[in-house]
Amino acid sequence: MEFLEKVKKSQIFENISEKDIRALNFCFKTRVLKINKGETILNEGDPLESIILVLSGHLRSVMNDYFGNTSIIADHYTGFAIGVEEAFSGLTNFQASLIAIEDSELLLMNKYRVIKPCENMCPRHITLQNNLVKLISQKNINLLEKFHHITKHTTRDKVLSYLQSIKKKVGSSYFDIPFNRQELADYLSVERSALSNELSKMQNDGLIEFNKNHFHLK
Amino acid sequence: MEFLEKVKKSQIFENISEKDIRALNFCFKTRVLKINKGETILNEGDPLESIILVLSGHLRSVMNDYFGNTSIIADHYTGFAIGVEEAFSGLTNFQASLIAIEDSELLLMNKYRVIKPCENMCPRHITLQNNLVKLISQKNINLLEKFHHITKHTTRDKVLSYLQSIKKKVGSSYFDIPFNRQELADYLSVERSALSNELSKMQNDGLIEFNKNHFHLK
DNA sequence: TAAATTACGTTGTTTTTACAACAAAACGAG
DNA sequence: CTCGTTTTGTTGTAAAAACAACGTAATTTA
Repeated sequence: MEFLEKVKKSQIFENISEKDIRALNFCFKTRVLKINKGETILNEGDPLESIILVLSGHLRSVMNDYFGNTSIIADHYTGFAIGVEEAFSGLTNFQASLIAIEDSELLLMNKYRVIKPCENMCPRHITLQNNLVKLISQKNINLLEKFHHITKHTTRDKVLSYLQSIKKKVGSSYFDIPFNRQELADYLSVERSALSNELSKMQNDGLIEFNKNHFHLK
Repeated sequence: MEFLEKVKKSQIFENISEKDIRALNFCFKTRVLKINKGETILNEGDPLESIILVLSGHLRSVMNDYFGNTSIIADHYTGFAIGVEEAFSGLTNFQASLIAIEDSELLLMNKYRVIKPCENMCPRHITLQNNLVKLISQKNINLLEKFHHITKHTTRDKVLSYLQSIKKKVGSSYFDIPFNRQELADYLSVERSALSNELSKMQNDGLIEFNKNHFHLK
């Protein structure tokens, strides 16, 4: 189990001993999957029998409309879990498309084993359950934060809302954002050139300064 | 405890005996709060020490921007719980404003008692934890569904995406929607008159028929 | 029932966005 | 370094949305 170290560091196995993790891994029938950058792991509406733990790399949930517009829903980095909400709410199909932004290693767990723990509620299962609640809660908060941005009616307001949230998170007026232009446009559900245009106007108006992914919000 | 019947029917106390509910209610230091239609229970950013269970009535989470535009995030009906994600993710402030759409009765529970159950993990706490995971998961799925609608780039696409989801849920081309025009506009993050206008165009184009809240999606 | 209020559709104007097309800059692979 | 590819900014035009204003219908309340 070379991946055990990675599993130990993940949020959902926090406070669970190595011995118990081994036991749970057996119980959950886990298996490791390696995927390459650019690959699609799931398409919108695909059935999902597993809960996916990101051992390394970078995945992304996106939604596409029939004109090819992409919307970035969330990014999943090392230690994050995917498909937990679907598993617990009884939804059999994944709501978005799941793609690999970087080469990644995934740990797949049988979702039925995770949501229906063994009869004798052992402490490790309880701890896991606890970790899962926290994880889903966090995901929920992240989604809510995104609502703050994309419910705004103009591109400028969306951008300002987004940049202000990063500024607050980082604690400085100077920061890098984790998206390139196209990705930021997809995250805020606007058109790329319109976004570039608006960013330039905002710079002319003295609201911001930027260079590539580095921003200064005044 | 006249409200016990209502508590018993709520999702988060599912599969918990009346006796255990009484015990939990004591443990959680619950109290009942009655509020009138139109009242604001929480403003965006307010600290929230409680988990709120809707015993009766109808609440709504909204976000407002500085120009007074309102965005409807989610509706909370009888049996639903509010503030669970914030409690479990350690967020001390509520992300949205919480308003009463109808006269409502709320059960307030001390959030620390809920998230940090007594040392000896009694079965009722475990069941509650289980119910909470399901609840948050469901909320999460609901938010994701809303993303399908509001990430679309035009009002028409937003409306179609929304109506199709209702149609699918109801299982019929004829259905009522739970919003008036202003509310639908706020839910989809568009302007009311622009929405009315687009609905008329869609009717002229033969895509839909509607009368007040009753729609026929062809 | 009358009066007031709210909800809805409509229209015209202004602002904003999407879309397409292109040029410059940055980046990467050979 | 060079060539090809990707990213970004820019511009013009067409489409769409926001906004304001108003008339009418529906609903509420006195």
